[in-house]
Amino acid sequence: MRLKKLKWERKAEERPGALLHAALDVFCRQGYRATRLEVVADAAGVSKGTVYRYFRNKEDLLKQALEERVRIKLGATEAALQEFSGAPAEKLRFILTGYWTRAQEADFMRFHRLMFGEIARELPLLFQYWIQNGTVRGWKLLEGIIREGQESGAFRKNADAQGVAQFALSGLFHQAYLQAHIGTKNRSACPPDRILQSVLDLLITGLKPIKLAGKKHD
Amino acid sequence: MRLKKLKWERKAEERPGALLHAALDVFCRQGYRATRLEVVADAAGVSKGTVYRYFRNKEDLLKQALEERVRIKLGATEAALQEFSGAPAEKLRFILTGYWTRAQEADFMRFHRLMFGEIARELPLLFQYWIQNGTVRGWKLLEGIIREGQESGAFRKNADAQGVAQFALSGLFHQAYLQAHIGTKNRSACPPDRILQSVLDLLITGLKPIKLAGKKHD
Amino acid sequence: MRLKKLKWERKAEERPGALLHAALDVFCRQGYRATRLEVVADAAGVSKGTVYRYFRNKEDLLKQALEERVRIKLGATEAALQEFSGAPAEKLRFILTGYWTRAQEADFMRFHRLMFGEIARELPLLFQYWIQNGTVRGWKLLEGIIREGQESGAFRKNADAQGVAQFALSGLFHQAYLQAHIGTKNRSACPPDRILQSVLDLLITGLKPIKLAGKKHD
Amino acid sequence: MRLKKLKWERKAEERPGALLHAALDVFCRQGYRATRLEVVADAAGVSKGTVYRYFRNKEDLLKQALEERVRIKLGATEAALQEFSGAPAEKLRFILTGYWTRAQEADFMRFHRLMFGEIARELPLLFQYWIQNGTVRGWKLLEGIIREGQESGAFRKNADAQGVAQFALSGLFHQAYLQAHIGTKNRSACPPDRILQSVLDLLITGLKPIKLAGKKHD
DNA sequence: TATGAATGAGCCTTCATTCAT
DNA sequence: CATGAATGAAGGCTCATTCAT
Repeated sequence: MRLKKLKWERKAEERPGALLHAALDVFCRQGYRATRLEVVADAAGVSKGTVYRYFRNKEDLLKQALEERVRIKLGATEAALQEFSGAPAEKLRFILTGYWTRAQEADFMRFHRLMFGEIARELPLLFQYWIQNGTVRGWKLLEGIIREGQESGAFRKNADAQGVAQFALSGLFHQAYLQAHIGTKNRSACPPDRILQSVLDLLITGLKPIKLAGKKHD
Repeated sequence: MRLKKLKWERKAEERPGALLHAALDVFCRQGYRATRLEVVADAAGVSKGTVYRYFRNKEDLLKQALEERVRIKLGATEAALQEFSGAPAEKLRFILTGYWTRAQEADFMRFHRLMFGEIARELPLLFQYWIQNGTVRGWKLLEGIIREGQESGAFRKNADAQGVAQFALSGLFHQAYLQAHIGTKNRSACPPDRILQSVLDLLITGLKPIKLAGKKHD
Repeated sequence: MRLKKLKWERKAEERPGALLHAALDVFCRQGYRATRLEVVADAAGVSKGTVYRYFRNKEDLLKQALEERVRIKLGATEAALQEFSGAPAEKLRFILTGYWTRAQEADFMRFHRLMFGEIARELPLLFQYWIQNGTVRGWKLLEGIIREGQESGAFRKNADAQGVAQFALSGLFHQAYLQAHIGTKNRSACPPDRILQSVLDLLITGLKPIKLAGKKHD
Repeated sequence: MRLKKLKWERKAEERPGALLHAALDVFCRQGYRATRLEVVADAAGVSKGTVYRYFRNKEDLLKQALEERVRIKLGATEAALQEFSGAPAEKLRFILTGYWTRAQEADFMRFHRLMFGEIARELPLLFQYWIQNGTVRGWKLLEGIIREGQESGAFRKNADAQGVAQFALSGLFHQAYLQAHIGTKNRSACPPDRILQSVLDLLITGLKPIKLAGKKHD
């Protein structure tokens, strides 16, 4: 009936990837349940039926899209740290600034809304997989930096590196999430820049070794 | 005419609160979209049709249920602080411990999962309203305590009270949220107790006035 | 969109029965798989969704329709015999004539085409249930008549009552089935009347006790 | 033009018989409607698209597969009888035993299930053609044997050879069909061996010339 | 006013068929 | 000619919403 496309193109190689990207994008924007598979197909430039050549069903499409994203982001996160070397405090500053910047991108927000909103409830196992391979890895990274600092004497040793790392990243994440929803120009909330500064200030200050009059150090 | 108006104005009171409570409860547990209206009706002890006597549609039911909750909880946050007086650091410890405890209750988690998951997308205006009257109020509270501490000299003055407050509460909230999803016994994550301790440690240490050589402080 | 029926009638009591009948009728005519549920609904004067108020799904609808039919026919078959009493040969003639008559009705044919065509393959358990409670009961009835005759001496005792009964009814059934498909006026096939006569002739003659010259009897 | 015609005429030969055989085989096993064309293609060792080079569509494939089978089996029925000569009663016994044996083979059952189940509805004309060239031929064969017997005085002359033949073969066929579905070990049904014995007994006894007092026979 | 039977739009999924390669 | 990627119509089922009772 529709004349939209009388001819199709044979691009088997590109299809799965295109679908994966289209799917995650549309899911992020409209929500998983609310998204009709036809819209995903449209976004990928194929027809409804084609989706089923590459994916068992809607859930499988989501699952694979997520797995691919995790796979891609995984390396990126680890690589992020490698490209920097400096004093622990500087590393801290570098990594948190990077995270904060990314966390404020629209794409990032949409993705997390999808995850915390629907996936956490609809596909709890997939959600946990993502937490373990995404979130927790981020925690470990930061934890490592803090530990390094503790070993080198840059940070005080009695701080709980793991607890602090989790807390810091969660705080930044959730602030970004809220800023995205209530709007950055919102009068009653602290502007983004100051959030990051506060976190850095708090961490760097709070982790500084306590120097007592000449004798004790720790 | 008058009768009509009266009716309209009193509608809110006549409207079975049972429905509002049942709705919010079921929505929290099963998700907004995933909840069939019949289940809400059942939970409230009425029939499906009755829901439509009091609410325009499913969305209206959700909206009013949330508005009612916001209305009720409004004062609660402020009251929380009144019940305590002590040193700023103690106040900090008290309020954060209280928040952490509440944040780990199943009830609290379910409600926030609903809010961040579905309401943020389905009813963004309502979501913002809730953030302003719930979350932001919490921030202000904590901010106030820090400011107090800064004024009394218990905390260093160059800390950003607002930024720190927002960050701290967000960090706690999101940690609670994640703990709820990945399970407390998860090996790779920091156990709840240590999270709270880390936050308190970090804040209290990080806000401690910096003691310079000899006497000056700030 | 359609103006077909702006108002509906509330006939909860009649619905299941009406749907059951409509369903079996349409299934018989068009086949189970080929029948869209909407057509059944139309035939019953309701809408698609209503079917699902009374039946879990399409299979459940078929299952219940069949069970009802079995229930109804069950008594009818047994009652058929009660209304007659006479010599075994007459009973035989009576019951087989009745069966042959019924077997030639369009309704009967369609139903069996459904059963042997689709149900036997798609829902084998249901099919067996029907065979046991429909077909096999018919066999038992005829078997009983033959046994009676054997006991009264009207039929020879060394005939296999069960085998003969099954064979006779199957022969009649399948002849009716084929006549329905190839048409009664078909030149190359024996006309219906003569089929029945042949069967009666063969049975009555073939079951007659063999009277030998005075001595042996059996 | 000539080329075209040649092509057309030779089409049948060029057409991969593998597809026809595979098609009929899979249709018999899984049913016509339930069979995906891809499965047929797989079974024939070709790809889905190839099917459409030789057959207009699924129905055409079925039709041609059946026509080929009918063509092949056509002579087989007649040949069956040639291989035996003996007394009419023995001929009867021989041919019915042979039929009964074949009728119980899985292959035979599957094919007839397809015919009576789906073809009778989907392709009624083809079904009739098959009945005429398969079933009815079998009837004629048996009818001929009975007539022979009647002429030789081995069977009584007032029996309806045609009616008896049709009835007998239908009875055997349908019993085999049912046995296949309800299982041979079914307690409530007569075992296969006894079915055949009953039929032979009934026919031979029922067709025996009636010996009247002394000499006359008819 | 309460009830719950009835409606029908909407969406996932299948698969016969087409057609670029 | 063969292949198999792509298409899209079709149908089962759900559930928010309506409305006769």
